[in-house]
Amino acid sequence: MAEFTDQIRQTFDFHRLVFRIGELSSMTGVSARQLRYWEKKELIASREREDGQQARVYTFKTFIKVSMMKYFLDAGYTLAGAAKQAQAREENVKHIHRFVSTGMKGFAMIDNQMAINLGAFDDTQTLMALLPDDGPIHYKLLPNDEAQRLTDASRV
DNA sequence: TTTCTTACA
DNA sequence: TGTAAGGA
Repeated sequence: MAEFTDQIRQTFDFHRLVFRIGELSSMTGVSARQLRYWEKKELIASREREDGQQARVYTFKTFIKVSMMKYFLDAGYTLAGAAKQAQAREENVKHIHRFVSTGMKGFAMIDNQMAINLGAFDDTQTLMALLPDDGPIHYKLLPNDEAQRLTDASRV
């Protein structure tokens, strides 16, 4: 169980994932020149030197933003316009993430099936979503203490 | 090899 | 924005 949870956590742990300018460039189709220019314009806050080197490092978050800006740029927006649009979407992503992370209390294995703890159903019961390898998702109510015991306390 | 800054096209 | 120069 802990193994599975670790896998999930790693999958969602983008914080440690960083890119160099050449990598980000080929990933997004935005030239290194543009990336440096955008940075100077403060459209992307991606100057993060972790080590003593003077090479830029970009976070996954920046990758997302650059990708969005590229999208809007291709759609005909000006650079400033694209940045604004990307910023707006980024806010949405924050809200969605908050919603999801609030709703998901953790993972569990029930009857040998992957399950997600969706939180309190009422004062005594917790709602669990059971996800079989194949077939439809179904739900199950467990006493709070049992749900608590089965759930690996990890957050995404 | 890759990235950095500066400067010119 | 692309590209060249000259270092790191």
